[in-house]
Amino acid sequence: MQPANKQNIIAQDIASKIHHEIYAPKTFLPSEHQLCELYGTSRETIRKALDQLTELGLIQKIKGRGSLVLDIQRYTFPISGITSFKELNAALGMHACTKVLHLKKTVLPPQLITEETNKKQPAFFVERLRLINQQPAVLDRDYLLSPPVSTLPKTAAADSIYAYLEGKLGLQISYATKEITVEKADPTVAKKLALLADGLVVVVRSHSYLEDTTLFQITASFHRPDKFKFIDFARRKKILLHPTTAKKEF
Amino acid sequence: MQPANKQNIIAQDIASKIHHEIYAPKTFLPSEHQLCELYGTSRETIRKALDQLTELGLIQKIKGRGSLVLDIQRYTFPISGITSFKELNAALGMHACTKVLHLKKTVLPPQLITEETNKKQPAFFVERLRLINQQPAVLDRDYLLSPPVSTLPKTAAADSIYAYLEGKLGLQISYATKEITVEKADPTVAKKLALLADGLVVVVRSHSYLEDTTLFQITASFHRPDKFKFIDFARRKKILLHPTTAKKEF
DNA sequence: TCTTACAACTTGTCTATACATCTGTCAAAT
DNA sequence: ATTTGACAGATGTATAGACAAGTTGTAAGA
Repeated sequence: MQPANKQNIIAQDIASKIHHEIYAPKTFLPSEHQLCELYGTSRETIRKALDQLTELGLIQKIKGRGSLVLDIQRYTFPISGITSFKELNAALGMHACTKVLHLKKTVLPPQLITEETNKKQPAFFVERLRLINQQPAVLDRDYLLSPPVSTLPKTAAADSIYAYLEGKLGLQISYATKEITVEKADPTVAKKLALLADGLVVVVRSHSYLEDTTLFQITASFHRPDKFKFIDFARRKKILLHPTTAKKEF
Repeated sequence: MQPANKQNIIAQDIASKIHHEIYAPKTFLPSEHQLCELYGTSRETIRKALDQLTELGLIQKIKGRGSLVLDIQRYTFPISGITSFKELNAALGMHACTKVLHLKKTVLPPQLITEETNKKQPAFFVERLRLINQQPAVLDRDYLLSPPVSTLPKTAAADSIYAYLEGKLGLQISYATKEITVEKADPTVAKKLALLADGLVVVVRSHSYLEDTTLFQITASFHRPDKFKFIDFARRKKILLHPTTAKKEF
């Protein structure tokens, strides 16, 4: 799935050791020089591996001292900048299941047509209901653009669409934009999520792209407010994008 | 504020040129070799600058072709992994103001005491109401831990606390964890935000840390649901943190 | 005409080295 | 007892070079 170069292998290995508390929170990793000898690589390669862990929030580098293992795994672990169910984190191993309500080949509806899609863009439409402890928690409505998504069997939709796209179709998923809002639930959505009429629902809209910047997925995810939780780890960015703008904190 | 090393200057410069469409969306940046000559640096330095832009979502690197300028600035620009007002983006230059409701030195309330704080942790408590077009939009309740925050004048609270901490006190803000949920509004919150009784409110709780991993701020931010919007750009992470866990998409 | 092979260019990865800067320690000087 | 300074060890930054691997256009070949 991911290129098996040295820096990734090292990052994966250290991440795993942090996860298993071989490197415990609030302790320092071996120094970069020691890691060089440990893995038999140059210092830059070690540093690129550590950069990945820093970005993920697993460690914090402190100049002159070392790389400190952070104690925020409970926050950052199951996710990585994604929306998830409230219980999905705590409830690893809980009874969660996915019910595929619809799956058909169609074209993108007019309101989703933009300059980055064709006029009559073919797509697979998938509607899925996520249940946790038999309770409806999330309703996903996905359009998977075709091309690049050539086929989409129902079994893949019930399991993990991403695993299918990456594993079977060999697509390389790269990045996504997400937008979270709270809106009044549409009656069809309210019914499927067992919400009160006129109830509020959390909506996560996202566009997902491949490595060659091809748009391949447009999703709206409707979450029951009481089941919704979004966890994020953010580093303060150095680049000022709007120097003239009143800076928002973080 | 940020170290003025070559890679940051170059990243800042290219980001600025992208912003002003000197490098337009859907076009390629000059090649790394050309950028080397342009800035008179080595290729690794250029690459580290480009890595920053990649992480921010300004460009996408494509092997064998070049660095493509992405067309998602409208999404990613005013933010960078932060929560913001719904209008704050569109409403740059709109009439937004901050009213400081409270500012006092106190100790951290019991429910916020954790193993990473002292038992009787002194802190500044600040309560601020953010108004947009004279409408209450967000209520912020901040505890700024003292130490490391030695002083906090009211003028700083009305302006930007972060600018004060970084500029005047010389603190180096590094990272934060955030958690977004939707909850029933407490009566005191509902009143200040002019919500319906028993209405829902979006709550963003965050812990913010300095570069030496000192916790310095605990915040709860209450957003009117109809004014709330969170925008995010996320890259697919390579590191598998829970290999045994059902992978969540992204 | 079509296909293949290659050259030129791109980014990706890794190495080795050098020097700057910060932290902590410890010994010497005050 | 306190301060100062030297030093070792840590991360931060920059450089130069080498080779791998992907993309594109072109020229040679069938």
